[in-house]
Amino acid sequence: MSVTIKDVAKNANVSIATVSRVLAGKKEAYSSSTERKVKKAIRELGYKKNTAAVELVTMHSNVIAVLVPTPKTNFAMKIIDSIQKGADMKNLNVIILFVGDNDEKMQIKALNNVIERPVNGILLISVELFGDAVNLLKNSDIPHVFVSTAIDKESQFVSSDDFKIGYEATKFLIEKGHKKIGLSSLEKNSFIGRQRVSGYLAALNDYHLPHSNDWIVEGDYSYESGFSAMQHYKENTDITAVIGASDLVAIGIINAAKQLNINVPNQLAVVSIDGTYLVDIVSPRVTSVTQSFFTMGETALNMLFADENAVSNYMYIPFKIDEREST
Amino acid sequence: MSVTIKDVAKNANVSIATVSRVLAGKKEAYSSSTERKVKKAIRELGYKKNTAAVELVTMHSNVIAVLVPTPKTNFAMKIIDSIQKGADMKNLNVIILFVGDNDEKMQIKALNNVIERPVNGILLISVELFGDAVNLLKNSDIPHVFVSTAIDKESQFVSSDDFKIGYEATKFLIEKGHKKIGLSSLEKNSFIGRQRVSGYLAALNDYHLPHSNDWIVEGDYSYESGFSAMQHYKENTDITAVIGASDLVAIGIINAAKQLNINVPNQLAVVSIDGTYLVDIVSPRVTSVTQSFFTMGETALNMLFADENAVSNYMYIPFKIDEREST
DNA sequence: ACACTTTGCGTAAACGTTTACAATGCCTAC
DNA sequence: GTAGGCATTGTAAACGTTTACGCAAAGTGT
Repeated sequence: MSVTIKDVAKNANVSIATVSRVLAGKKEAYSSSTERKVKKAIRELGYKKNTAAVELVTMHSNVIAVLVPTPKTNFAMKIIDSIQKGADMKNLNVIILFVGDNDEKMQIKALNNVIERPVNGILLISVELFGDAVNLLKNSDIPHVFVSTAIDKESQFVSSDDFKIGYEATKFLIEKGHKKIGLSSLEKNSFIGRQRVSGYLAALNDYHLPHSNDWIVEGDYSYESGFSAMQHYKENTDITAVIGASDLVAIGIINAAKQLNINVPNQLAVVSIDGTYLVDIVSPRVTSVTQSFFTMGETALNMLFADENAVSNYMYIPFKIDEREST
Repeated sequence: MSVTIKDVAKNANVSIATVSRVLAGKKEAYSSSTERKVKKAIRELGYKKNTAAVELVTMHSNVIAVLVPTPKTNFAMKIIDSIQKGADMKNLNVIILFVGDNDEKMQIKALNNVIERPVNGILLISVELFGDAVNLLKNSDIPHVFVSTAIDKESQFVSSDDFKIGYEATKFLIEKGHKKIGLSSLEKNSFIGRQRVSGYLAALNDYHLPHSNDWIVEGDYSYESGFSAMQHYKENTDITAVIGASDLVAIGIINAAKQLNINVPNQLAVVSIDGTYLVDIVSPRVTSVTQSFFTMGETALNMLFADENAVSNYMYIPFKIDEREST
């Protein structure tokens, strides 16, 4: 079988306790000559720690798990990037799991996989948990924070203030002179979707502008749903501006507009929400509500390890509006 | 502390062995009345398996690890997607780890993290391992296969035939009438980079066309490196076509060309390698050598569990050329 | 020379499972 | 009535670590 601490101990002529101490680097507990012997044995035998055994006895690991809906969520990568960097500094290992989108069974499977081992914490990026999955997580007493999403204000989360995003994006367009503004391809029943719609409506209201149900279209943040939303707008409305719920949605709208001979930005102004690198590689480059995904990841990681009582449950990360060529 | 199998046993009035058997679903080994008792106790106590203990005693887990260079590698997501789907069917859990790019220390750290637990297999997507990291992996006797990359033909890998990609992309452009063709932003010293360059040169040679060192530019598959490659071409060459080593590179070239008032495809034809969704959302839409990333992931997973002796070490996945607006 | 402290190391228990083996009771066949 | 078989359950060892505890040797201060 594989090399264990016992083999090392025998080879170095010390006890397993000593080997363990050298491994753990408890410097005050062994002499430098034993250290040499042990390290030599470790090298010669090619010894590898058995993490399962370690975790069993210590009841603790230095792993944090990051759950992401699907590999397609492109902004999530930016968040993961910052989590990874932060974790490296804290000497934590990060593992990422994709939980299927909209599938309670898959969510539960992924959650169980994570809960059944002693992970240090769980970060859920943009995943909306369903019924039983929520309870599973809540009852696990593993610290967890939601990132760029939330189920309610009781659980810990960090995200942008999506009400404000809806509001500011709308306000931005209103102040450019638009009066009929679409809001495209968000999930109306999700926490985030509701917030954004509220913000959007609040802005219209503050400026005494009417609104229409036809202006808000449901969707799933995808390129395709943006593309087809544009068809809907063309046929059913006379909006002059539209907010895409994600970069891809906005790009889908723009490309559909092109196909319909609608000029962006002259006949239709488009603002996207997210501001990933995509907005800069398409043409026209897309004006965006740019979220600080990097900060979001950092903050989430800190929140995970913060004293539970010291911090508030949730945290909003500032965003900004970057004007580009689509408005 | 947390609920263990002992608590369940006590609560259900059976031995821990019985609980374990019910948990494992060894149907022939217990009566349905005990099953009921045990399951009830499990539910009431909210018992969760301790994976560390299980893995310790069984010396085996149903986890496969996927290593990816950085969260930025956008085609990797497609591969991961298929791996995930395949793994779900096989009832395996997938964990993803990002190993830093070009950093031996990080690679070793990530590898150790994985090797030290009983993972079933390791898939390395597009990661080029450095010196010690290679040995670490080879000595671990954990089955592993490289995906969309390789270190040599001795280790198992699945990828496109990058020589052929270089050859076919070049041939495609030659047959469209181009004689001076650039190859942009690949890492000349990587396995893949060398293969593509060879294929490219072979095609030029087969058609009795000259080549120039100025036509091949080193880079890192990024948008930026494509962008700056274009400046180089404009200043130092008179090429009429260029192959971008990735979609982002090609898009960078196209956008830089736009800025330099070079019309694509009329003055410069551009072909990208990869063919992810990006080629369809920019304009002009990019002609691409489209790799079958989905198949690649599937195949890699199968190879991981195939009988070691039955299959050849490596496997090439077919690709195709999709002509779009950039040529 | 003595008592006390420090340094370095070993012994053994514990972590939560799985599983080989043994034990029990019951059933069937003679 | 006895032997053998089967179904169901329990006992205990094992997996590879960490760490509390204890002990010996060496050092220190008087």
